[in-house]
Amino acid sequence: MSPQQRGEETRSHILQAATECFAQRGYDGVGVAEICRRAGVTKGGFYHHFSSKQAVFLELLTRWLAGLGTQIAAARGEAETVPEGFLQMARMTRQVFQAAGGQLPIFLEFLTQAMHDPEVWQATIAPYRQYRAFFRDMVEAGIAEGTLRPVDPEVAAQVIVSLAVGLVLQGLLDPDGADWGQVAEEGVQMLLEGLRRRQE
Amino acid sequence: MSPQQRGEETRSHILQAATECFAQRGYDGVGVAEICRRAGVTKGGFYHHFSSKQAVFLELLTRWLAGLGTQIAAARGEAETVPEGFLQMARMTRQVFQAAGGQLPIFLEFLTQAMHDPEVWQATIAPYRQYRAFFRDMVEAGIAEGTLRPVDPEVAAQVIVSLAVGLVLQGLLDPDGADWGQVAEEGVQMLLEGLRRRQE
DNA sequence: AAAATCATACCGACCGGTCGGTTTTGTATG
DNA sequence: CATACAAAACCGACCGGTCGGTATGATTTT
Repeated sequence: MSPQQRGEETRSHILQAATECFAQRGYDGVGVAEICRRAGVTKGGFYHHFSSKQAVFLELLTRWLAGLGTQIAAARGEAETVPEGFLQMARMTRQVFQAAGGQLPIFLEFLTQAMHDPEVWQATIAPYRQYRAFFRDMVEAGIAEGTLRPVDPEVAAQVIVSLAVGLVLQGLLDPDGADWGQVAEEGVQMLLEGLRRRQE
Repeated sequence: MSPQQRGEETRSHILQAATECFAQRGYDGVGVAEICRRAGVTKGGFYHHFSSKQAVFLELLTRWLAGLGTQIAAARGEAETVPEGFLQMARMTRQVFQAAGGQLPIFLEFLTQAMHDPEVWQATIAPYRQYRAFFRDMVEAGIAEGTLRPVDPEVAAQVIVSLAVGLVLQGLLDPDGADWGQVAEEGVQMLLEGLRRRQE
């Protein structure tokens, strides 16, 4: 194996280990030493690939946000109409919950760190506003295509994001409190009921 | 001034200082020393009133949750019908945002710590489930009184909580991104549009 | 009423330990 | 010879928590 390949591999090992550690114990709850232990690397190796603990976190964040963006875009692309697109995203939520494999709590870490670290905030807020704009455009498109009532697209987008964020957070806090995948689907349907244009 | 009174006062000074510190820098971001400095107390005084840093946090949490509970109940009591009750709560949200006076970020700390500390989780989950049950009963009452369509009350309650949580979190992350008080009101109206019984 | 006693509130130096990060030395590999 | 690490010592900052001591008002005793 070439040294470049080997390097990339240990690098991803470190990222994976960091994901698990941050998800389970939180950013401040784990030390670099533990991440190294879990990744099967020593401190020397860690600081060979990353300049700091924060740098690892930042890369995790940007990757996560990028993945989320592609998922959203994919769900939109698969759907014919705008309401169908939202339903598709709701269905996707269930997969996200499962695919995360218990690492989803890192989402909360992202938010918390964004509140305390300007650099993390910058990296978070830009994609966030992008997503919100994406949803606003979707609502506008829905109004244009006649499947949605003429509501305020900006507010509708914020409500949709709220629903998503709120559901994920409740799912994290109280995982056994409900079948959150199902709640996501039914909840979106419920919200769409208010947004959808009445058939006359 | 009696020593008991003075004691209670410094105690509340510590709680107030801790609120500000935790909101600005996060639980792990501040040391007891800084809380003491802000409260005008030394470490000795601090540990005279509280057994640990976590104990302060826990008291802050329980007080916050209790206050939230009374606010919710009050909003419900002021309204004639269920939909009006929800709108009343949405209006209340604006006050909550302002009254918090920039200390609202502690809400995120509550969530984060709840994920990492079993004791904090216990203190959080019980009121949370209580609120959810309260909303479920409200939806049921709305269906019974004929103002809401016969939807699944459990799901509706979860959607409402999601909306609330999501709005608060967006308001924290991107305070200047919108007039969140207004978004709360219009968002609730939007959601109610889907829940309300159609007038025939 | 004066003295003695006590409980409470509070001070602030101090401790053991951990943390993120650095440095150094060495080795295996392409 | 450069890269990609291992291993381990090390550093300074800082953190939660402790502890012996003091100041003061309330209570009891004389």
